[in-house]
Amino acid sequence: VSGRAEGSGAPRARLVDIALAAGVHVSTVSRVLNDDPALSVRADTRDRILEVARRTHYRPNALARALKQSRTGALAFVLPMLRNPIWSVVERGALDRAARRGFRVVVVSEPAELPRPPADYASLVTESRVDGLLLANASGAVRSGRALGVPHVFLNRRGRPGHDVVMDEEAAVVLFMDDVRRVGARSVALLDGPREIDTVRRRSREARRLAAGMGVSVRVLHAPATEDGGWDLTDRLLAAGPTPDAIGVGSLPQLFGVIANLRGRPRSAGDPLLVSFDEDGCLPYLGMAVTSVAMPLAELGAAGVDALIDQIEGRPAHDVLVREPMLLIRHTDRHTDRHPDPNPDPNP
Amino acid sequence: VSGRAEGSGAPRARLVDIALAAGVHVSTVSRVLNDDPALSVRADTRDRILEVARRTHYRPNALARALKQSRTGALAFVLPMLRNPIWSVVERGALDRAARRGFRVVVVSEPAELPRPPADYASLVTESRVDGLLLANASGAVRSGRALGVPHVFLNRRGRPGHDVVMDEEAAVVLFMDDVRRVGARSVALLDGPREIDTVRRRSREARRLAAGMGVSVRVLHAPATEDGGWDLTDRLLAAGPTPDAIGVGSLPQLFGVIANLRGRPRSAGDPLLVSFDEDGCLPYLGMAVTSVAMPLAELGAAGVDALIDQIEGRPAHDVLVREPMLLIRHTDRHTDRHPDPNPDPNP
DNA sequence: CTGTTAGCGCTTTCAT
DNA sequence: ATGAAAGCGCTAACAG
Repeated sequence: VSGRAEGSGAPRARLVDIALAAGVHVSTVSRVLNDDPALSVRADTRDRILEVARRTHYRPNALARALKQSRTGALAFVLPMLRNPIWSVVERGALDRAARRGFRVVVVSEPAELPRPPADYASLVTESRVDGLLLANASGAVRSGRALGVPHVFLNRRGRPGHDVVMDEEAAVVLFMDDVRRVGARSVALLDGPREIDTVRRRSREARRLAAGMGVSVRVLHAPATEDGGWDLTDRLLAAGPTPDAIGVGSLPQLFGVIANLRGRPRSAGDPLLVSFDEDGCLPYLGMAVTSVAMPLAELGAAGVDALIDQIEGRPAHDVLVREPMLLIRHTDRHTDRHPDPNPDPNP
Repeated sequence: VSGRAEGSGAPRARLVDIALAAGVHVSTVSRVLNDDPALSVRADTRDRILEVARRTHYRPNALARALKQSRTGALAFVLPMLRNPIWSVVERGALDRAARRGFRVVVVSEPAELPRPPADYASLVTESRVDGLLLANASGAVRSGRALGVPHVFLNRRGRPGHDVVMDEEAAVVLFMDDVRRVGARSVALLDGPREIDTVRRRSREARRLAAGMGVSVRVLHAPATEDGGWDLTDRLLAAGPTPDAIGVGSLPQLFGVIANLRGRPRSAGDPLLVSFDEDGCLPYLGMAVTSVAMPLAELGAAGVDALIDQIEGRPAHDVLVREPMLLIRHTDRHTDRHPDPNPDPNP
C-alpha cells in the first residue's frame, strides 16, 4: 500500500525539498516559514524560500511537527449526537475561539444512547491525538469517578469543582419570571429534564425561590428531554389541575411534545404563556406563540476553549461562570405576522 | 510550557519504558503489542511485556506511529452544521464502519452559512492529519473545479463522476407515489429544495415520470431548505389552485414551514397526504399525520467509508449507489393514538 | 546571517 | 527468538 492515492499528482513537498530548491538548509526554511522572530535573514533568501514554498504548495507535516513539539495543537470536542440544536451553536463558538488561539477542534460524536465515561476519551490525549478534552456530554452518573489525568473541561455541567464551565441558569429563570410578572400570571409550571441534571436543578431551585417572592404558585415536573417526555409532562400537569398561566419548558424536544399535547386540547380562554429555555429557528412555526430565552451558547463554547487552553499551558484549572447577557425573544406565530392579531395583548 | 498539565500524574509510558521494565528490546515490544504474525516469542516474554504494558496503561503515540507509517488511520467527515438531523445518522453509520475497518473519524463541522470549497479541506490530508475526506456538504457550485488530488468521496451528491456515493432517490419517490396511489390521490405536489441540488433534481424527475404514467397531475416547486422556504412553497402552491391530494416535502425544516402554513388555514374536507423525505422522531408531534420515507442513511455513511478506504489503499475510485431497502413509515398524530380517530381513512 | 546536530516515539528490515 | 539500526519530517539549541 502506497499511501499516495491515484490522482494525487506530485508527491508532497517536504522541508528538505524546498531547502534543496532554494539552495539553503532546512533549518533556515523552517525558521522562515514559521517566521521565527529571533531570526534575521537576507530579504532575497527569504523571498526565494517563500516563492518555492508557494510554488510547490508546501504544507507542513502536522504529524512531524506535533511529534517534535509534544503538542498537537488540537482539541477534542466530545458531544452527544442529539437532535437538540443548541450544541451546534456552542460548537461554533468553540471553533472560532480555538482558531483564534491557534488550535484546531476535532468533534467527537458520542452516540446519545450509550454515553461512555469521560475516561474513555482520555486516550485521545494519551495517544497524542489532541491536547485536551472539551466534554459536553457528561451526565451526572457518568462524571463520577477518578480524576481524568489529562487537561479537560466539562461544558454546561457542574460536579466535582475545578473543571466546570457553565452558564448563568438562574439569570435565565429571572428573565422567565420577569415575563411571568409582565403578563400578570398567577400560576406557573416548569417542565424540565431529569432532576439529576445540574442545569435542571439550578433552574427549578431559582424558579421556586422567585415564585415564592412574587406570591405566585409554581409546579416543577421532570421527565426525559425528549418529545415523549414533554408529552408526558403535559399530561401530568393538566391531570393535576387547571392549566397554569405560564409554562416554562427546559428543552426543545420537550417543547415539541408539550405543544403537540396542548394543541389537541380544547383551548381555554387565553393560551398560557409558553417559554422555552432553548432558542431555535423553528419556534415561529409551531402554531403557538413561544417566548425563548437565548442563552450565550457561543460564549459558552469560547469560554470552554479558553479554560482548556489554560490547563494545557500549565495554568491551574478553574471553574467558569459565563456571564454574558441573555435575551428574551418573543416569537409570534407566523400566521399572526400575516393576519392582524385577533387577540391583542391584554397587558401592553 | 510543559505540555503535561497539572494533575496528569505519571508521565506517559513509551515503548522504551516498557522494554526497559520487561528487560527486552523496544522492537520486541512493538512486535508483541501489534501482534506481528511473523513473530515467535517465548510465552513468558510475551506475558511479561503485556503485563508491564497493562500496568503502565501504555498507549501508543499515534503521532509517531503515523509519521513512521505515512498513514494516520483517520478520516475526516466534513459536514455542514445544519439542524437537519439526517446527518447524525449518516455519521453514525460512517463511524461504526470506520471503527470496524481500523480507522478513526474526525468530524469537521462546516458553518452552514459560508460553505468552503472542498479544496480547502484537502490540506487536512496534505498536512497528514487524516488519510482521506468524506465530503457531505458539497453544493453543486462549490464542487466544480479541479480534481482534489487527495482521496475523497462526496456523500449524497453527484457531480463529476468517480467519487460519488448516493442513495436511490428514485426508489424513494416510487414509495411516495405508491402511497399516492393507495389513497387514490389525483393530484400531487412535490415541495423541495433548490433545483441545483442533485438529489432534488432526481426526485422531481422521477415524480414527473411516475405521475405521468399514473395519470395524476403533478406540480414541483423549489425553495431553500429552511422553515421559511417551506412556508413560502405552501403560499405559492395554494395561491395557484386547490390544495393537491398529496404533498411530498423534501426536507424536515421545509416540512415545519409547510405544516405551520397549512395549520392556520381553513381545513378543507380531508387533509392532504403529507409525505416527508426526511424521517425524524418529532414527526408524530407536529399535529398532522405525516408519512415519511426512511432512507438508508447509516448505510450511506458506511458505504462512503468503504469507498474512501478503497482510494486510500490505492484501489481505483468508483461511484456507489446505495441500494439498501427503504421503509415507508406512517406516523399518526399523537392525539390520534389516544382518542379514536374521528375521520377514519376513506380508503382502507 | 546560516548550517550542524540531535532527537520526538515508533516501525521494520536485516542480522544474529 | 530477539537485538541493532535507520529513518518518518520537523524543530531548536548550539555553532560558526
